Amino acid sequence: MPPRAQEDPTPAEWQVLSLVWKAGPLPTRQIIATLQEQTDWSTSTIKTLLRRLVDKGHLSTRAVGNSFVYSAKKSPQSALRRAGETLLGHANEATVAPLLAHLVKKSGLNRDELAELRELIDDLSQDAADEEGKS
Amino acid sequence: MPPRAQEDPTPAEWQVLSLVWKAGPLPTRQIIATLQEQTDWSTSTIKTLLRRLVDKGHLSTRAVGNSFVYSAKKSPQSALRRAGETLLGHANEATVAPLLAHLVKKSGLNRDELAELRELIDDLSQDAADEEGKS
DNA sequence: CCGTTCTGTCTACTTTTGTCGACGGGTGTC
DNA sequence: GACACCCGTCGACAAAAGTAGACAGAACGG
Repeated sequence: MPPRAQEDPTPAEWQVLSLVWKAGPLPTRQIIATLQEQTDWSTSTIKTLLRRLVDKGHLSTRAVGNSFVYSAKKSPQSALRRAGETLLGHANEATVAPLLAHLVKKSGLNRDELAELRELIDDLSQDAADEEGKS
Repeated sequence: MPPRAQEDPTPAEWQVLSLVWKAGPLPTRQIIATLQEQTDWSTSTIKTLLRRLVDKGHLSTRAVGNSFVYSAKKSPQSALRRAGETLLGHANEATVAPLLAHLVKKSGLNRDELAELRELIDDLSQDAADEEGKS
């Protein structure tokens, strides 16, 4: 399976990545401990995933004592955006809107975040109106 | 790689699936023709993808003449939602909002759709206010 | 010092996914 | 009827992803 934009993390890798994003730079020991609470992966498996993430450039390591501390190399945003765009790419005119609605509902944004999002939408509506009025 | 919630389509499969969603029930011949305009997959490859999608329950077939007509078995919505939820799952408090904003921006919704989304957000804001006010 | 423990590296094995070519049965056409 | 075409099914094979055991050296407790 040749082309798999090798920068995209695989499902299992996402899980590791998310943890590092969420909990900041972490030593191997801790990553393993935390992940083993959520999954039933063996120690080896996690180490392999970690190694592959480093290989793919998602994580970077810093030696501390006899072990490594992993930190995200790229911003979570960029990876999430990429993945998000891929998702949008799968939708079409008829399905985009419902999809967005679903995501917003499920996202659990708080009041402030919702307000901000609404502002964004207002701006976009304005643009859309200009666009559509023009043509 | 044992457990891959076998219902989730793989990248290559998504492409086939999207086509069927977009263009409604289609005969093999057409699917192949269309996909070969977008990719450089061989006929065999596409047939295999089609077969696997049927196996996984994403598409259903109906024999028409000496060939098959494929149609989506599940609504595009459900597959998109699943994928969307997976994506949300990768984000966290700090990254969800920016992600959503990005998606809305990229989604290219038109005026009406934006208006509808805005209404949804207003509703949610109301709920959030209740929630937060209560506790 | 010496065995125990922890850590990272290697190697390896199984499923999936990505891609196809080879076949075998219909159909249509001179 | 003989031959060229479509079509679907099989079988295959390489690369990627998932999962994990084995091993070597550093660090640690006694």
